Amino acid sequence: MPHPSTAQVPGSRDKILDVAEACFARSGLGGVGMREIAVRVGLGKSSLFHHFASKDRLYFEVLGRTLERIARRVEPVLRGTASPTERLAAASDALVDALAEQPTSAPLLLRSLFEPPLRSGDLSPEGEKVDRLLLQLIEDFQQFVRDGIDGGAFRSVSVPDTTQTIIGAAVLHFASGDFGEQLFGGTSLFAAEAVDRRRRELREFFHRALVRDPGMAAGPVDSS
Amino acid sequence: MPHPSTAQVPGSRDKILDVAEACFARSGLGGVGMREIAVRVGLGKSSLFHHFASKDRLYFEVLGRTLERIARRVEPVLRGTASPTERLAAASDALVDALAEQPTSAPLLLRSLFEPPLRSGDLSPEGEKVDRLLLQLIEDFQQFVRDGIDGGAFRSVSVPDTTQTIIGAAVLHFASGDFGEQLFGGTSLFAAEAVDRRRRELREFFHRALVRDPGMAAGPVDSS
DNA sequence: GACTCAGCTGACCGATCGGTCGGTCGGTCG
DNA sequence: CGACCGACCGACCGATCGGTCAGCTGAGTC
Repeated sequence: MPHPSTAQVPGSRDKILDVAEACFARSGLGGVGMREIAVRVGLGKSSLFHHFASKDRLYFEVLGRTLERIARRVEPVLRGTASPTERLAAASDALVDALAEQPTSAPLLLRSLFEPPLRSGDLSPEGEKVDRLLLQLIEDFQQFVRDGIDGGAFRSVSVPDTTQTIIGAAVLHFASGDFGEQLFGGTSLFAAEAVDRRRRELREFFHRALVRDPGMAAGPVDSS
Repeated sequence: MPHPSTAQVPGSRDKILDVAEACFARSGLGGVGMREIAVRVGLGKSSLFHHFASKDRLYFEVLGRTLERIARRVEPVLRGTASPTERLAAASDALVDALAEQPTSAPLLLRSLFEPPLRSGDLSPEGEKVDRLLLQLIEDFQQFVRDGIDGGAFRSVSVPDTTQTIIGAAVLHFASGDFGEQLFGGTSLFAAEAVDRRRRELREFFHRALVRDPGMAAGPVDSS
């Protein structure tokens, strides 16, 4: 057992969250058992229930952490005061960076669309929080697109459709795992140069697709 | 061995496939049990194993059917002789139509990225077939993009990145289920006008993003 | 009649699931 | 010292999972 006096050791609770995040991202909520998580943490299965009331609560807490991490990057950009065209480039970069920073994020997010506890309106407190974070993020994104259209910077597109398109293009790539790596000839999607390329490609793609007069380049950028 | 004799009317086998397709699309491979499928078909669970050797084989056969349906629509367009710009619009339309025609297709496809039996290289004969169909479709798409670039019609984009982007944007929308409907104010993603809008939005989006001189509309081009 | 055989079934199996329970251990406080 | 406490554990529970098996049925064939 670790020394009691020293500064905080990893902390079992956090370690459980980390391990569970990796497991849920790899195999989904139903695809991994509490036993496996416990073994990987190095605890007995019962101990997990000492820290988290149920598997669902643990799952929601993992998902909430991830959403917060992404929102922390993207929200400030979306709500910034720069021009819509500049914000589009910056938001695209921020989204790519957020998803690339933690390879678990995209699979976790994409899978969450399909996990039963989020689809049926059950809602533990943690579930509420996840729902709230996600809706906030989506709403901010839609407002941003609306601003761009109203100000004349963007074409007159369907706001929800564009939201779906952009999120789909950004998230699916980093969630495609082995399939994606196969597409890119076996190199990791999360290698520095791969992320760089993805950032450039997506920024240009969205810029041309959305901006009414895409004459100049997709914009100066130095994020992260 | 093959069964040359029976091509019965309703056919239990086909009914099992239909029910299983709906179930797998809704809940994923692990999220639905053979018991539930059997009940919905109106048979005993054991009878499913009379028609399909295992759950995985049933799953792969469902997935194969879906992939064939999509390929039947999209492949001819990708391999057509029209100009890359025309083919881009037609392929986008074909993809949207294929995914909208059967609401189970997109969830099934997207989920398949995450299902264990496809990720680990196990491969029953049906699994092989699914793998082959998917790789063929992807390869044809990449070849189409490559053609467009080489011929000067498209910008000089990264081929795999663009593949990921387009597929992600098209598939995720129709796989987003309740979440997507919420985005669109509660109306079904598969209603006729919603599909029409999606088709227009996506065609225009891809056209502007990819075509080097997107001056004219994305619609069908008059053959001068 | 006798025999075949596809379609189907209920009873059953071992494994695994999420979750519970009673209890141990070490540290802290009065 | 004894009381209390959070962290942790092994054993166990009922339910459900995919899959097996012996056997029933009814139509087709000689």
